[in-house]
Amino acid sequence: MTYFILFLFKIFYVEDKAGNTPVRDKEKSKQKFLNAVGKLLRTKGFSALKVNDIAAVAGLDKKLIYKYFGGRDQLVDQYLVSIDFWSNVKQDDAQPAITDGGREFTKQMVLQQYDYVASNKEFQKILLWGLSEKRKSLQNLADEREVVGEVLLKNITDPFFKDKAENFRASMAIIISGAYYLNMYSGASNSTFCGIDPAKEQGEKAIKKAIVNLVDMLYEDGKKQNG
Amino acid sequence: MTYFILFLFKIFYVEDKAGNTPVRDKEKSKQKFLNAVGKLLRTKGFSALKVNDIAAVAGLDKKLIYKYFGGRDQLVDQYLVSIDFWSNVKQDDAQPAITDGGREFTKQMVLQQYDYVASNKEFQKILLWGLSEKRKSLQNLADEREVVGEVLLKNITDPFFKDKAENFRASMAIIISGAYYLNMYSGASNSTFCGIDPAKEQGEKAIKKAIVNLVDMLYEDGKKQNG
DNA sequence: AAAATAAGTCACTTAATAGTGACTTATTTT
DNA sequence: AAAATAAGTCACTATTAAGTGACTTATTTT
Repeated sequence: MTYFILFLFKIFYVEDKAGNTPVRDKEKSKQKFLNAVGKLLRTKGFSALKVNDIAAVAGLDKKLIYKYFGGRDQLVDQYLVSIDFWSNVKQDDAQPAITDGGREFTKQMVLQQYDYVASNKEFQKILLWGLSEKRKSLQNLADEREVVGEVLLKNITDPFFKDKAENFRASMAIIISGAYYLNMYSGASNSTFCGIDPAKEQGEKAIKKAIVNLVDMLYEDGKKQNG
Repeated sequence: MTYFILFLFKIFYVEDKAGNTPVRDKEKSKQKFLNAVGKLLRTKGFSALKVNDIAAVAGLDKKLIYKYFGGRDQLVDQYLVSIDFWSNVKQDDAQPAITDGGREFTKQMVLQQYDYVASNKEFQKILLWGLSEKRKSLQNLADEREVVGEVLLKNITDPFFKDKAENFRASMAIIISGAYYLNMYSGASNSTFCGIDPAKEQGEKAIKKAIVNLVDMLYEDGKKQNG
């Protein structure tokens, strides 16, 4: 019996060598831990990021978390800096010149944001995490989002809305954060919100239509400034 | 020495009896536990609601939590059913007849909501809790909020907005949930949102102005339906 | 005022999670 | 292929929190 088992083991070993894939690879293991954090976050939320569970999902010993990252917190931080949420943002380099004060661009951007949040459980959980815990790396992510938005606001919409610029910004803050909230809400609750169910096709459609409509109204209102 | 201590004890005891305030009172103790839950929730959030800590804040032994409520979860549930968030809503019985499709009433209501959330840490934490955890009693609170809102929507704004009623509801969902999010955000993050800082006087003012403006625009838009 | 009951405490057990020292095994270097 | 190094495992300790049995003390009932 013992011999039989030993024999099998030998075969696996040889196959591994043949495939030139080392079984032990620090970098790959580190990545496994980072992936495990992402998976747990998506499925169970940030409060489920326990050392034991992360190690179990990664399929490795938790000792390695301390060896490679220094501890759970540093692993989690590294995970947070590793994600790039703006990879999805269409970098349409051949953008048409903006002549409408960013009206179409803004609408597109907000709708894109909405779809992104709606389809990305990980992002929802990170937003929630950011509301729940003060952590440097979460703050950094929030700041990053601000920087990206600021480009659009400062260069395109502020000049268009002139002395109504602050009002436009505040309105966009409400609309975007509303989109955030409703998406988190749809995952967490079975209730409607003002009778709208963001988890259902119809609710989502209504919300997206309302977003476009609100932005349009803001621009109509802003036109009066520009004549 | 021993006699001296005994003597003091006697005095305290007599005073207690004189004041007719029994030291041991089940109902008062239960209330102490419920208050402790509220206090911990406000200051540390729902994840801090540990049996040991609740007992420590209440100044009583944790055993009583099991004796009186059955356990932490039942205590927490009882706490959640005990709170009445709509106590603050002005029950203006002498309301003027609504002739504007609820325009002024809606604006007032949303602003009032905003102030309430802004000033009520407990409510913020419960909203966050509702986004984080599926718990029957939290769902009930969400449902309760829906019921209250439905009265206004169904009886006043739906008839006014007619076939744009769903759009109005979705818009209100965005505006109110945006107000929720921005208030939670201001407590959790040091970042601005679209350059607006909801934690600062100026930011709050801008948000409230934007809310009023958005509602006004929606009603202007709705007027076209009514002629 | 003695007995019964109920409130409240304390010290303990159990369970879960974090963290680590000593070891084994794979890979690389010589 | 032997030695050195680095990856990975395991069994253990420490810590924290939940939960409970046996007790003490206050209050009520008789």
